[in-house]
Amino acid sequence: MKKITLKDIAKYFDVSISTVSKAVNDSHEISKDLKQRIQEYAKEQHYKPNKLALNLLNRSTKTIGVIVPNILNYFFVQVLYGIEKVANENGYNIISCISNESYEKESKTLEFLDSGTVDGLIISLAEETQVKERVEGLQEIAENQIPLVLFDRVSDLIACDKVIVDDFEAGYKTTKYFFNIGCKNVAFVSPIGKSSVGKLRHEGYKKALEEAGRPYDEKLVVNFTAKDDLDLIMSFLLNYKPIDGILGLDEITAVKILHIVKSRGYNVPNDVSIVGFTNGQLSQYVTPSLTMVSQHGKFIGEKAAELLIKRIQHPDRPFETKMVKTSLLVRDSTKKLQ
Amino acid sequence: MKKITLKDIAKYFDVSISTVSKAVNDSHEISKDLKQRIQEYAKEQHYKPNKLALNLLNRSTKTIGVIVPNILNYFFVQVLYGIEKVANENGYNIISCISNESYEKESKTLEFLDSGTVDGLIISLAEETQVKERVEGLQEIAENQIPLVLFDRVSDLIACDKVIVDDFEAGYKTTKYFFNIGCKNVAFVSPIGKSSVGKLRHEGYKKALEEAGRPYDEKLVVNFTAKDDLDLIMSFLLNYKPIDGILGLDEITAVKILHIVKSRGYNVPNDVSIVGFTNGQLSQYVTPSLTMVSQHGKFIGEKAAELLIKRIQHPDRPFETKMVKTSLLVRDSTKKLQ
DNA sequence: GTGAAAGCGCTAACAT
DNA sequence: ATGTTAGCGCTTTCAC
Repeated sequence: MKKITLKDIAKYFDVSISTVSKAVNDSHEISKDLKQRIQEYAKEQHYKPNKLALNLLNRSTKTIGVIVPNILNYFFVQVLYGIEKVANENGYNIISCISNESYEKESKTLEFLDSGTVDGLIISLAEETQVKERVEGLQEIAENQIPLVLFDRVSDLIACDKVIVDDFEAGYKTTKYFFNIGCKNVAFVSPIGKSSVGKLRHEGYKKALEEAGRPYDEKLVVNFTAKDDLDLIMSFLLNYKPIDGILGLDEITAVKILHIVKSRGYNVPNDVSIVGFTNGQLSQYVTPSLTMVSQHGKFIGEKAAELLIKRIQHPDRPFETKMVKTSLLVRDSTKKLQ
Repeated sequence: MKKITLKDIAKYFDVSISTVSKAVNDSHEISKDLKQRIQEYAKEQHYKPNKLALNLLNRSTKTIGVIVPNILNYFFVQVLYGIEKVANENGYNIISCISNESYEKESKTLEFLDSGTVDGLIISLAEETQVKERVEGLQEIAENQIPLVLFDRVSDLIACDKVIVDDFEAGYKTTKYFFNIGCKNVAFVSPIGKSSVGKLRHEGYKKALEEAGRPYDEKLVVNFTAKDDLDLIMSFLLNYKPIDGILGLDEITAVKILHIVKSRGYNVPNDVSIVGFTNGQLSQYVTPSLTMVSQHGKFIGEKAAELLIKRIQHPDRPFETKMVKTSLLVRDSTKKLQ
């Protein structure tokens, strides 16, 4: 049961550890015969070099750590796929962790990953971290320790490579789209009101209103959290004004909104048009299928991994920020363009 | 930028490494004054003990590795949560990896996790691994190396602790339920036909047919893979016989089936009743909401983590297999019981 | 062809 | 109160 080491093998053959090391690594320095016997025995005993020792020796683990806030959000799953793809292509493994939007969980994970376990880090900030701007830990890491790439939920206070979505434009264009299809009262419903991403989309929403010469009505802007009763909130919203457009800031929110709106007797899209964010699995299979803003998660993941690997190889490059544009996938939850 | 070590600090203060070690660990052996100066300097320089070195020393990493086949399946996400909960409660971190149903990916991940990186492993087999019965690697690991718990997709060939779902009973009871609500022709649609889980449910399905005195019609049993066109397959199925009940073996399959059946003009549940597996996010928000078999993923995860931790502490306990029962969550995609 | 020694970063037992 | 030594498992000079 106990793991076998070079030392054990050396004792068994009554040779030195370094001889065994060379033998298992198939060095030409060792005689064919001894080499073969050692290799056979090693296989028999299931010898595996201890990675910990090797990593310590190489001061590298060929592993990159990833922290995402929420694995139930399909966007992050897509990003993960993208990261993994590029990482594997470059001989890196990834270890993915979930912060669950919690600052504490994020810090603990960071503590774990930092200090030798990984060669680099790719992170999207937990909402709590963004809200409280508690980024000292990450600043330190970025400045003094290991290569770091931030994506999607980033912070200006941290100097590092970043991959971000053009969320301002996304909010702006989507709102404009509502107007184009004839909507008058467009609500903005956000489960991530306090994250950078939510704020930027909100700014875009405001700009579109302004440009269209429509008043900004803060009652049409709803921020809610997991604890809130979305049903109740939507009820207020729908009774407040004849809403005919709703923008939901993630996929599950859009799906829930659709469900609630339908169950209150509205027709989607004739009475109310709905657009969500993230082109995931749910949105295509609900009825009607949802029009969504795709952030190209996989692409973002690929870019983030590329940036990180470049940084690992050239620690002194200037920092880069990559901006990724969104696309609107028009389906059946929005009225047709005339 | 370079990481600072005890050695560096020792040099700076012109003391020995062990003195520094004791100082940063707040040992009483060190004089107040020196201790304080060292600690200050360490903080200033962002000293962090190298985990690799510590783990090597302790021959333990307080980390457990998890490999799941598919992160898009909500069941596995739930299991992950359960594992993480118990792991954290016991001072363990988890690192979760995805095999993507591929044997090769699973092996590579295993290779990485094995050999010192984790103290134990929790795995649900990739379908390819189950189909081909390529479990030698895992056998070795279980027998000679690190504690292993298998869940859901297990193999009889591997001697270790296991947590399994009573899939036979689930298939049996669910099929019986279809009969109870008056269905005559119940189809069985599986994206995991070759996994142990799919097979057991299928056995249960057969037993229910038998008990009800109905003939087994293999044309009503459909196995498909990601490459197949489910639309086409369902089309054949629906034209073949007046199907009035469909059992889909995972959540996304059930949702897709619902979508296809509806779009062909059938009423759900009046014409066709549908039941799926896994109580996830999608099934409640489609229309009509889907009746689902819950496997209690989180509970399974908790049990798996408990078993693993017990095994780590007592390597010589006899192996255990925990069987978890499913429950049927009746919603609107099935006809009501009379 | 084989082995001794040093070292990766750290701790702990044992001097001094 | 501080330092020395040994060792975790491994590789890599450098001797022999």
